[in-house]
Amino acid sequence: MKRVTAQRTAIEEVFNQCERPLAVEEILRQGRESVPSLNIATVYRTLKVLTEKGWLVKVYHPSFGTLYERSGKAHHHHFFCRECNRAYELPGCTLILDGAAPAGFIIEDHEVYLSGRCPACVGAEIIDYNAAP
Amino acid sequence: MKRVTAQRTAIEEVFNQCERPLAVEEILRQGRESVPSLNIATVYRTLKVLTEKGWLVKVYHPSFGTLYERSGKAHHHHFFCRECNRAYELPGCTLILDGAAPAGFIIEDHEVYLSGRCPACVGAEIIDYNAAP
DNA sequence: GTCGTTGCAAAGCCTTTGCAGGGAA
DNA sequence: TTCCCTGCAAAGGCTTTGCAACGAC
Repeated sequence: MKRVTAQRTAIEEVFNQCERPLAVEEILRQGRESVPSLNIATVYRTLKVLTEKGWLVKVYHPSFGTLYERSGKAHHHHFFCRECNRAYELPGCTLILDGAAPAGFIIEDHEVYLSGRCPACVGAEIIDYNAAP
Repeated sequence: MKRVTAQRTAIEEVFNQCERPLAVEEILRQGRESVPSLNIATVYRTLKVLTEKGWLVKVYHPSFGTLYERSGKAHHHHFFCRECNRAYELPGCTLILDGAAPAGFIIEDHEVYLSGRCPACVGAEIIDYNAAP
């Protein structure tokens, strides 16, 4: 990554405009709004470079695969909505590392994934009570 | 799953003889010790059926993909060793759900993944100090 | 004899890679 | 002009699927 190109600028811009972790498909779709010719291979290549550079970090969604988000944020975990499949960033961490693993295990890192329903989907559900079937 | 076949018995036996979450490749390899003709497609089909039946549950390893383990165990999480790449089952749960997500989010499930080094690898490391390069 | 199950091969995702043309510096 | 970057297509891993033969009951 030594040259500034429209493609790379577009991909970085996608992340600057969206806080939540994004799937490759979303990055491609949104990036094409700036650069219609944007190719999936370029997206993968750029994501790889940005991840190696430390500008992005990977987030593994249990069933939707690999997502990417900006790095440099405070320690946090993620919430996956079962209804809209969106990933949210959760502030803070309520995991107690002390005693999380038996003696002898050296804990170097951890990840917490919560799943359920997000505020938007819980709200939509109530409105839908009188919606057409 | 209505008929008892040597293949299915072999796959179930693999899980009965191993506590830790297993990768598809491991299941195939160990299953072939009983049924040499065992095919990868049969393994995938059987794992799917056993998972739908609730006899197995999937565990997602951040970088090694999907693993499978027996269900019906007490609530627990997993530890992945960075050195031997093995997955371990951790007893208990030290995550505090209260306050784990902001108001409005409904938490229905959660997963915790710890990573680092397992006792076996930490021990091996010490012994290796005098090993040949 | 039925019809669920298996092995094999082909196909489907997702991701990576080889290559020649194109564009930033 | 240089040579890094891009698009395209092919290929690689993992998983699923179509199909004919097989075998549990």
